Amino acid sequence: MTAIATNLRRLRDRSGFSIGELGRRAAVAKSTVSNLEAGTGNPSIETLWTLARALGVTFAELVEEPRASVRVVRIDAMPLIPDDSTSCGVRLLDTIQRARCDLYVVESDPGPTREAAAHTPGTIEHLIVTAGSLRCGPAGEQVVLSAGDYAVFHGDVPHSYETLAPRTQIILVMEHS
Amino acid sequence: MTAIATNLRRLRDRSGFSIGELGRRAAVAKSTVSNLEAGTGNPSIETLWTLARALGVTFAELVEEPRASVRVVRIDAMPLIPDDSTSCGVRLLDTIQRARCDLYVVESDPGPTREAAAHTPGTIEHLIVTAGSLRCGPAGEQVVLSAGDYAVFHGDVPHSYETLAPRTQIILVMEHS
DNA sequence: ACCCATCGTTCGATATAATGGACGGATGCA
DNA sequence: TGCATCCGTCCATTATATCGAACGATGGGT
Repeated sequence: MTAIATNLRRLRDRSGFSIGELGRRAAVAKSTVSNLEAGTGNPSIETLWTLARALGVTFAELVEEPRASVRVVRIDAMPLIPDDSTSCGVRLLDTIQRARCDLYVVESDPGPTREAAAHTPGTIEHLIVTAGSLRCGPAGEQVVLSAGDYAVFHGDVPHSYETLAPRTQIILVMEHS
Repeated sequence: MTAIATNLRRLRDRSGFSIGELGRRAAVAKSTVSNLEAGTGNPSIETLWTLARALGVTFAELVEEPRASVRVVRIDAMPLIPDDSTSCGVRLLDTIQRARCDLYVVESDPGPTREAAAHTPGTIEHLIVTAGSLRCGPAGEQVVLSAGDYAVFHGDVPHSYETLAPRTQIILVMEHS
């Protein structure tokens, strides 16, 4: 809550608006803005939304803790994903425990499409193709990637990989919920 | 607003909680939860905050528009941030908000050693060399990496990078505290 | 069949966020 | 010096989000 107060003050200062002017542009009573900046109150999201729009920033930018500040990463105890079949040459580089990320490098050659079942809910897959070419993505939404391209999609639905070029190499960041 | 309704429903389904149980854990009336999932209402951030905590997710995860199921960033669409002094360019692929990780791809050619000052405490750098060769690491502990090698070290102390081969490419996962 | 628990929804009562105006203090201009 | 305009804060009123209870529906367990 104090984070919102800080952000609001900072963003308003940046925009050069006064409390009254911001309230006018956002169609919000300036007393409301005043209270918010004072850290008192419990605004509705609609109020915050209109303020964010008037400030020309996204909602997240208004409510999120500024990235630069030190913040504790919550470590929820969650089960680890069982390793996928390594039929196409998957190497586990490392596990970023705190971030619940696994780093893989995948090396494969053209072959049958690999259908992957849905992983545990909340899984997100980040793929960086460093060599070759690949068609991948959730069922019905596959995209073709070439060397250098990057893609991210939810891994908690059925998805597939199809290697299109020999000696294709992929860096896979598996993000677990 | 409907985004919040959708997110809430999805996250609650994922957690396996019923509306009543979620309300109980979050100390929120279940009628409130019911209304929110119906898309009616204009919740206060406190309500959303406690719901997010009860669901074990961040506030942003609850309120943000769900990203497209598959998102692609083409290599030529990513701005290359050049560093003329060391003939190396960096592209930001993506940011994993929840895990406080940034994904970069670094392309460089042999040149002067790049000395990096200590980053914010707790920063850890993961490097995957996908092409070329590189000497890197904290001061006094540099290692030489070739294509396919992986290294991880603390970024909150002075460290350096020295490209040893032309067209060296590195995937960099910058993990913040 | 019954009973009991839990589900999700609906509705009146209540707490409270948002409003609009009043207020004192700055600042600028004639 | 007086007047006007803006600033930010502080209330009373109003709008509404939240609560708690009651409701019908559903799925076991005896």
